[in-house]
Amino acid sequence: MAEPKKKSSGAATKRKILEATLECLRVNGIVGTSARAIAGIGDFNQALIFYHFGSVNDAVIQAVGLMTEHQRDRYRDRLAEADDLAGIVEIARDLREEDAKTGSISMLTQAFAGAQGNPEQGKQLYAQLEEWTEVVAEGIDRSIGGTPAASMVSSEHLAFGLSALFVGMELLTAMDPERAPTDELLEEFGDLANMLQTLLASPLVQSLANASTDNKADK
Amino acid sequence: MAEPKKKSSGAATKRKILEATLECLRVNGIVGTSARAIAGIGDFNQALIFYHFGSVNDAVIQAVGLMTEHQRDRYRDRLAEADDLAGIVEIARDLREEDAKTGSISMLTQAFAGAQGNPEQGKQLYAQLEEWTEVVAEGIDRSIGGTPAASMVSSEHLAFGLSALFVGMELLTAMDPERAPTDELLEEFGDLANMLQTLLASPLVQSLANASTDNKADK
DNA sequence: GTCTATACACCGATAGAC
DNA sequence: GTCTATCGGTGTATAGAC
Repeated sequence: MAEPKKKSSGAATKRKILEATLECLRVNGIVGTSARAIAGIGDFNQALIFYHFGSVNDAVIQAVGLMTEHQRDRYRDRLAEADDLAGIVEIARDLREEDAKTGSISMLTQAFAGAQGNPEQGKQLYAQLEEWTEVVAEGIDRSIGGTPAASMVSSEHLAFGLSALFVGMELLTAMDPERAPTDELLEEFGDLANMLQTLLASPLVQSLANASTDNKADK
Repeated sequence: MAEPKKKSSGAATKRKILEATLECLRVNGIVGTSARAIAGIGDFNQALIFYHFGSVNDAVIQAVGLMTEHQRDRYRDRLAEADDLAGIVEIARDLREEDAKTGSISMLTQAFAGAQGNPEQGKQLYAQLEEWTEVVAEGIDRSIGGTPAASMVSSEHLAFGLSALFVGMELLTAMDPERAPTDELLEEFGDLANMLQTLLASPLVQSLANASTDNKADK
């Protein structure tokens, strides 16, 4: 109850700007995301963006941070319940379904694309991504941690690959939602996950994993 | 030898424009790709873009078409030689290595990202992508066509997923080449591919695939 | 902290000379 | 087919009133 007397505490405005920025990213894409466009969506003055964030680019970075933070907390709980590959694929399908409505990953993808040719911005956005991949890596560890496959792939690397797959899928799906076979692919992944999980527990895999490790030790 | 007398046949200029457009996409990203920026790179007049292509967007679409066509022909031959999963992964690693130098996929990614909020452009670019996924699907068919896994996943869908993975990886890698574990992941994929290939030939997989098919027939 | 007004660069696109 | 010149519009960003 420190400063609620003014027209707006400032924090509320900042939030309004960030939400409008996300919406703009989702609807217009990065090329259509300008100070004027954002202000038009949120119905506030364009100059506020520069007052609160300094530049449009910085507003975008902060907006993405707000979103990833929120999503990370949400999916950390969900991932904690999954303890096999099929469980992870199911979460992936939920995430995809959610994105079809809210476009959370699409915003992310657009912000990422906008960082091309701007290493500084790229590094900052990549750091946001890592908060997310970290959570995914934990989930993967729980799923295949005990199996010999864990010795062949790093869960961090796999989480990176999974993120890349999702970012790529959303990018391609946004281009032509009718033709992109995103949902079909995820459904088939469910079947594959079930098969793989069974296989990973088999003695055959154990021996193959050992052979692979031996090969590396050789050279 | 029809019209070599004029300053330029027009076809040569068109090509020059398209190549400059690709270079601009690669270096500046889609947000930094404007008629003036392209003309600056190729050292020609900005108005030529509108004369030959009507708009910057259309020039981008044509440029991407030129690139995908070229790459499709190149990798069709390479893929024809691969007859197992490890072979495909090896090609994937070459493609990644090549992209680190030429940025061919990065251009594609940038063009794709620019189509957000523009369904017309999105459809046209997606069609370009399909020329490429088609070739990949053929390669996948040759690799796992005989195995029971082929009954669980469509090669077209897998090719789409593989494309998405690559597009996503390049997008993430461009943001922070130092931290993105792209090469490490692809290397581990090589080991996994070898293991999977062996597994796919095992009788255990055969029975699992049958079970999966039966499940679908049930409902 | 928010608004209006404005500076100035750059954008896509076109008209018309060559 | 290529160039110069230019239009109207939009971009980022800031100064100053409130």
